[in-house]
This record gives sequence, C-alpha cells and structure tokens, in this order.
Amino acid sequence: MALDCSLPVTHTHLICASTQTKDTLLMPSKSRLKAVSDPRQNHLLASLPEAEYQHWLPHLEAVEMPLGQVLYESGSVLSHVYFPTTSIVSLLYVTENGASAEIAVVGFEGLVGISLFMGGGSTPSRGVVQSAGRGFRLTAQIMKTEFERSGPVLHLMLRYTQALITQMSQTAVCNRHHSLDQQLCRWLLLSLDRLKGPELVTTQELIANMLGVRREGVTEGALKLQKAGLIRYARGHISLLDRVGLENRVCECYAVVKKEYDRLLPDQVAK
Amino acid sequence: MALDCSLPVTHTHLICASTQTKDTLLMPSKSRLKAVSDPRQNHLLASLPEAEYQHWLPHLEAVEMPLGQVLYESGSVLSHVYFPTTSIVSLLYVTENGASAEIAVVGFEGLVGISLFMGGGSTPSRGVVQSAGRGFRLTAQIMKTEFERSGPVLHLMLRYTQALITQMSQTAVCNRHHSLDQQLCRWLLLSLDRLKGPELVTTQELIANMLGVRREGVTEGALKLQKAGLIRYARGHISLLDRVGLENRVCECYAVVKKEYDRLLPDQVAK
DNA sequence: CATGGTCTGTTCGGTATCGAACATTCAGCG
DNA sequence: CGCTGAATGTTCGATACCGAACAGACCATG
Repeated sequence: MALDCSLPVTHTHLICASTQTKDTLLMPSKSRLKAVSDPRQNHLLASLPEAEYQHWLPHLEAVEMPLGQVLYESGSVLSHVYFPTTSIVSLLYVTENGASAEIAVVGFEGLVGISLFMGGGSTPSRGVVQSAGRGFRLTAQIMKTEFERSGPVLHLMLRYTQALITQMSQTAVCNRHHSLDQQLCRWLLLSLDRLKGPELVTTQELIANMLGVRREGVTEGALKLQKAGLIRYARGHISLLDRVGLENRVCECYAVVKKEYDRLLPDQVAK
Repeated sequence: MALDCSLPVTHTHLICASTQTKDTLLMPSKSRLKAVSDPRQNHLLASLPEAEYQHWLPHLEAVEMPLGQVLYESGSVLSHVYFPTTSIVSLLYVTENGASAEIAVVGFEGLVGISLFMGGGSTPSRGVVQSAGRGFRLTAQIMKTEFERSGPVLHLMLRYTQALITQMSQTAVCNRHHSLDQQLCRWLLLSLDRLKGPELVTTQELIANMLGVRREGVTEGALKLQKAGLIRYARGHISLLDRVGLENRVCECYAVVKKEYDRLLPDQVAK
C-alpha cells in the first residue's frame, strides 16, 4: 500500500503509447487527464497480496479504453488480460445472422480474458468496451506465469471466474423468463455498479445490442423509467436518479449476481 | 490402463452402499447389472495421467444416479464432485416464481461440482440427474487436495470449466434469439452426445422444464420432428432416427458448443 | 380387467416482442 | 446559422410463446 503513490508517475507515459491497440475507436474521450489511473482502482488488483502486487507493478501497463474498442474477437488468442478501472467491458456473443447478446459485464471489479489462465486461450465471445475509460493490462505470458506461480493469485482469479459464471448463468435465465423492462433495469444496475459515478454514456441502440432486443423496445422501457422518475437520459447520457426505485423494478437476477460477487470477492481493501 | 480391469471388482460392492444419498428417486433403474462401471468411461477421469489416476482410484466411489436425484442445491456446500459415466446431470436455475432453466448439461465428458475447486464452495444453481445412470464421486476434501496438488489435474479441470462456460454462454444467447424448435434440437443433440445409445429416457414435461418453456410447446416441437422422421418417441422414450436431419434443423449453438468441447478436451484416450 | 395416474395431443384467447416504416429532436460541423 | 446525421419517439400488423383447460392414449397396479 505504501508504494502506491509512486505508481501513477511511473506509468503515465505509457498511457498514450498503448492506446493504439485495435482501435474501433468510435468516440475518443476528450483527454480527461484528471484521474491518472491507480491500478488499485481495480478491485482484483487491489485484492492481491502486497508481495504479489509489487511483483506485478512493473508489468502493469496503463491503457486508454475507448468506446467500441474490441479487446478480443471470438476465437482469437488473447495477447493481454485487461483490468478495467474506469471503463466497462461487455462480453458479447454474436450469432450467425448478426444478432447479439451480452453474457456478462466486467468493470473495476474484474478482469477481461479469463480464457488465458483457464487454459483455452480463446473463447467464442467478443470483448467490447461498452463504456469508455481506462484500465491496465498484463501480457498473456506474464499473466499465465503469475497465475501458475502463486497460490493466492490462482485462488483469487478462480473465485472471480466463478462469480463471472454466475453472471452468465443468470443472464441465461433472465433471457428466458423476465420481461424486457426488468432486464433493462438489471442491465442498468449491473452497469452502474461497475462505474464510479451515477451516469452511463451509452445509446439505447447499444443497450439493445447488449440485451439482444430491438432498439424500440429499449426506448419504450427507458421511457417508462424516465416517466417514473428513476432515470433521466438524453442523447447518449443516462443518469441514475432513484436507485431504490430501480431495485424495486428489477428482477431477482440482479440481486443474485450481486450477492454472489460480494460473497466470492469481498473487498479486502478499500472500497 | 493396465489396471483398469481390476477396478470394477474392487468397487462393485460400493455401488449399492452409496445409492441412498438423497433419493428423490423417481424411477429406479431396473438393476441393469450389465455395465459394471469403469471410471474411465468418464472422459475426464480417462484423461488423467496414469499416475494421477492410480492415485485417485482408491477414492473413487461408484454411485447409482437415479432420475430426479438432486446432487446439490442452490447455495449448498457440495460434499462430493460427481463424474457421470452413463448418466446425465442438468445444471438448473430456478427463479423465485418457480420457473426454471437449464444452463448446462453434464455427461460422461465432464464433472458436476466445479464450485468446489473454483473456490466458491457453492453456486446459485441446482444439479439434477436428468437421465438415470451411474457415475463416480470423490469427496470434496480429496478433490480439493488433488486439484491443488497436481498441475495436470488443475489444467484439465480448468479447461473443462472453460468448455462448460461456453455451454452456459451459448445457452444464454440461444434463449434470446432462437426458436423453441431449434432449441429443442439443440437440447436433444447435446443430451444424446452425452449418452452412449441413441435413446433418451425423459418426458416432454421434463424437457420443458429444462428449456424453460411450456410442455405444450415441446409437444408441438417434438411432433414436428417425429413427423419429419427425425425422432420417434413414446411415453418417456425418445429415439434418435436421423442425426443429420436434426443437425440440419438445429441452430448454430450446438456446433459452437461441440466444437469448443472438442477443442478444449480432445480425447486423449479411447472414445 | 378395471382403474388411476402419467404422458401426450389439441384448442383458444391473451400478450410480449418483432419487423418495418416513419416522425421528431438535437448536437456538431462547415 | 443552416445542414446533416445520430438519437429518440411512435405506430401497425405479424408472430411466437404463454396460460389454461381438456381429451385421448397408454402403463402399472391391484
């Protein structure tokens, strides 16, 4: 913990150098230099034992994660694992005829690229930045080595993976049994939980892609929520006004997932 | 491999002793003593390095797995991991209002109880025997120890887990985008792949529970398939007549899952 | 061989979502 | 400042699935 402060300085120069990864960059974030990232904004990194953390530090590369950036494609071998801090990444499945569905959301609580240490190297899903921000990444090689080397790291990663599995499973059930309105609430809450502020920067069109429904459906659902005074939105900005109100409308799926994350990944460090 | 033959003898006396686990026994299998189980009928066990396998052998307990048996409840801590040989287990989520949906099927290719070595101890799902048969089990303690002790075991289990994750994810997408008819085909093929013979012993009612739809829907779908000459069924018995025909009707989800299982778990031993 | 229960077939109206088409509003840009 | 494209609002018929109710077929059991 004592050495945290030295980090941002050490790494700031890397932020720009690493931006040009695979830019499907749709909306470049307007050089918000305010929050120079601290790796421990990511809860997995923050949960690492101090010794491990110090060991990782030199290898953690700060990266900008612009909206729409594809971190990995279906079937491709990952070059890095990503630890979002102020961004959100969606794990997306795309069907043959172009329809899509999000199976999980990853934010500062998690990591993108479990297939790297799970042994498969790739998955049939796609990782897309769904809310622009920052994060850190580690090369595949180092991640694998660290995973094998340290028991605590392994256990942390596996517990996280189990939480992710819960989110995926619950998504499957939710897709089957709950109304679009409920799913929209779930999606909003899950996404908002993975960001600092009370505002999401996304269009209804993108939400529709995530939920695997038509945009019109999202519009209607969002309208209801806005009329009820739970959210307010305008041209790509959605603000949370009444969290309790949303929680009253959401299906059980949200609570199940949240509870499981809390159980498997208690905040050992600051929240 | 050389010692396989001695095993059935060693363990046959355990089969009965271990039957009375938690019997929601609906349909006791009529004492089919023909296939006295060989642990290596389970592909995970068969994929273990010889040394590991010999190490596990004394601890593998042969068990009867009757239709409807609940191997674990949502949230409960597992006492054993199960390795099906001639049975199929469904991982089932049940919603507050009683609706259910299967998120994955496990047969001789896999194992039930990943939360044991993933670190969570429990999951919000339920494990139910969906096709009566046999299997082997290992106590939680031994499974955990073995998982930690041996690299090859760990890697095998994790690769399997990743395959399972694919199945769960694909189920989520399928629930969203594909028709009941297609999903029925997927379910039939996935289930048939996890059994030896070309016949399933299940009612349409149970299939409906698994798919999370009404029984009437399954009846209609099954009728179409029967009229098309792809399957034949009667009172709880479904026979596969034309696999290719089914594969022509199924959605991509089946192929994606199958391909991923084949990729992650190549049959190192006999198939 | 009668009976009860399970399994399957069939029907009908209700509802949520789809697919497509179009109107409106707003932000950014030249 | 006006244009353009993106984002949002609205409508309509089509369709897949739901919920409920019931009929027939078959098996096990007494």
